[in-house]
Amino acid sequence: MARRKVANPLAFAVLGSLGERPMHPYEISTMLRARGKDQSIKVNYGSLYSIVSSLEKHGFIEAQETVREGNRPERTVYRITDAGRAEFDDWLTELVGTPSREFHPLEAGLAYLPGLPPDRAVELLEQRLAVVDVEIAEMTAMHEQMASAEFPRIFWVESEFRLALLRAESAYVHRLADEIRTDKLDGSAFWRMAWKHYLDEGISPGEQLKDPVKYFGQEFAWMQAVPPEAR
Amino acid sequence: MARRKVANPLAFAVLGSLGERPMHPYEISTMLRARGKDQSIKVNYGSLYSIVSSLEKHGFIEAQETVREGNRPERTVYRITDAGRAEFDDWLTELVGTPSREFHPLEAGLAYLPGLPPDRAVELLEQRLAVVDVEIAEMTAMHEQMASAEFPRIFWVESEFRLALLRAESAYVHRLADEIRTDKLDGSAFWRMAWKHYLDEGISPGEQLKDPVKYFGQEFAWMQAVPPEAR
DNA sequence: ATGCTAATACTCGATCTCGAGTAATCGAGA
DNA sequence: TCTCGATTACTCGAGATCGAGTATTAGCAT
Repeated sequence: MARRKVANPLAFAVLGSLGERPMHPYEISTMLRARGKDQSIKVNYGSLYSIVSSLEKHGFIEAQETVREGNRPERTVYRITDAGRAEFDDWLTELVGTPSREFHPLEAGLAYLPGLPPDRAVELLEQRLAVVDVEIAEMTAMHEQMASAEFPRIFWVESEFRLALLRAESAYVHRLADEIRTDKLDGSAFWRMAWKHYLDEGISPGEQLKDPVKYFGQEFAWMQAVPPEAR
Repeated sequence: MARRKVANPLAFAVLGSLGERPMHPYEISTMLRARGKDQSIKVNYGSLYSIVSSLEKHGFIEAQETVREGNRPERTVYRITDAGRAEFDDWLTELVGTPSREFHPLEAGLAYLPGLPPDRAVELLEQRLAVVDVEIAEMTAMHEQMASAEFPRIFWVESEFRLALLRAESAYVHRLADEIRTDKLDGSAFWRMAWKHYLDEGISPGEQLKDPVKYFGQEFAWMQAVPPEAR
């Protein structure tokens, strides 16, 4: 079993919502949207009902009553239990106090960056920056608005944090794109050559790595010493 | 159907590995570890075999041969197909060129930060920093080592990127913890008071929000104007 | 009165995921 | 030569996941 009996982050948001007052599932989902929590927690409305019943099965919440309005489907109102409050508290403590290994998709992309021709890589990185930088500008503007409306910062620290990460992403990607473009990134000359040999003469990168001196020149003799597993 | 027929990032790494030469699944997994790709892509060895058969079903890879050594279980060696190369290329293009909405667990935690007493929040943030800052130091040291071994940077940009994100996290969390501790975070006085009322007199936060002037003083009269849904 | 769009409130099942479990072999030391 | 832990190589199924689909109703313009 996973460490948490119900591990989906949406379950955390459900517990947080029911901690305030009893609600039925759909009400939870609209409330999360109204408060913008769906910006910080992935809310998938198809998962909501299975998560609610899983929480109930594990005793974290319980059905309080079933109401029907007109011809609408029945709605079950749930309330949080003591075990549920404890679980929420423990979960919140963990989320804040313990870093967990995250895998950013760009990390995966960068790990295989030499799989793209250098110029194409620069193009794509700039394409990404166009989107990211617009988002940064929008978030910055929104923060200024909230600040001038005197909406206390404590209520939007999660958004500040996200902005900090986006800025770091932007700064790093800007620098990386520049360094590839100007050949200042160590290894990029070699990357450029390998792609040239491949495109002009059809020599696969694997082939070239077997004889670096022949394909890249004397200054790459050291490569023969690097175990292939490290590359 | 999902946009990608096989959506798990591990499938991306499998395609990348088989793009180099044919291999059997277990060999892929050891190779990914040897090259440290498991640091940038989440590799779950229980998923590996289902992902490989899914890739085969969709025509991205195909079985080349089945070999048996001694009494060991049979090993099927797979090779990538043209469709598989195209898929890998398309995927890599997407990972590098298109930002995708990520949900950092700390964002979820921060979204419910007022659910913790302020002093406890500071404690937890500092506990997180202790771990994060050690990791930053270790990564920095490792980068220095790789640089002095003249291992070209192009082969570890993914790690540089991760370090940039970690540094941003650390900087933001440092600042936030300081601001809560010194009451410089707008709203923290109010947060502190609400918890004091709750712990001393058992008045729930919901109750207090209904009459902010009574519980927090005249300067919080504006709160009555803020629709409860925004909080 | 009528038609239309948006919002409400869910259901379903095909696919995915992952950790625990298994079983064989290798290799270092006693 | 024997043991025992580490490594190799893989299997399995319970539970999670998610998007597409459905059916109803409210609100609003015509």
